[in-house]
Amino acid sequence: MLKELNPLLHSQLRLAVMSILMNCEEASFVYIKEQTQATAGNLSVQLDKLMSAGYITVEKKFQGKKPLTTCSVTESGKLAFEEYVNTLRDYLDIK
Amino acid sequence: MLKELNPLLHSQLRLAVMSILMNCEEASFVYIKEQTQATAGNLSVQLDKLMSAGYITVEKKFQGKKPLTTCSVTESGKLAFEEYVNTLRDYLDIK
DNA sequence: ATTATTTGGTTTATAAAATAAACTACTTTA
DNA sequence: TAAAGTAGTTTATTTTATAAACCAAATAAT
Repeated sequence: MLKELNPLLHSQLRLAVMSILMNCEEASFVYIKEQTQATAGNLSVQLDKLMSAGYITVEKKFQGKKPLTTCSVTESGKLAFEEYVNTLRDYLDIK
Repeated sequence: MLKELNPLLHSQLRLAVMSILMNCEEASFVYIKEQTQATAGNLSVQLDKLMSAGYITVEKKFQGKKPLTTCSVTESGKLAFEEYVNTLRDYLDIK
């Protein structure tokens, strides 16, 4: 019997964001937007969801005069991502 | 840059169906329903989508007096699944 | 015998999610 | 000083997933 795939992570854009954040200490809004090819609006919404779930932290500062939004994954986010990956294996592994 | 995840496969239930069909020659509606814990309605809809995409074939017969719907994955479905798996690897692999 | 109930589904309506479009605020360039 | 660019957010729309309602036939119960 297949387990449920965490619906918060089973979304292309949110998964891409988490994937990026799992591989670096932090990443800016602009960088994530470039890497994922997402629109700013979509990214903004999905970052909010990840933040509300406690999977990432989002810090809003200013770099000189430009706003700078920086994201990083939390411990809980790391655990959730790893569990998601493990669950997915059961879906993907071909006997 | 992350590639797009085939949206037809990036759905929990459709992925579960494909996963099952990748590991057997064919499976019945009832069996898939049991394995996935899906409702009949939801399963019916998702099977239709996979069929319309040409990823599975759906055969409706009668077993004695009971209807028997049997599904199996097509070559094109296998290819799509494998490509989806490969794309996912880029999202999941942690450096 | 006829009235539930179960089986094996489909169709349709609703809820949830993803996405895009429109907007804000501020900055830089022409 | 007007136009265009940057870095986003909010809101509206579209798409998707899911559930509820339904159908037809068979079996079981009264």
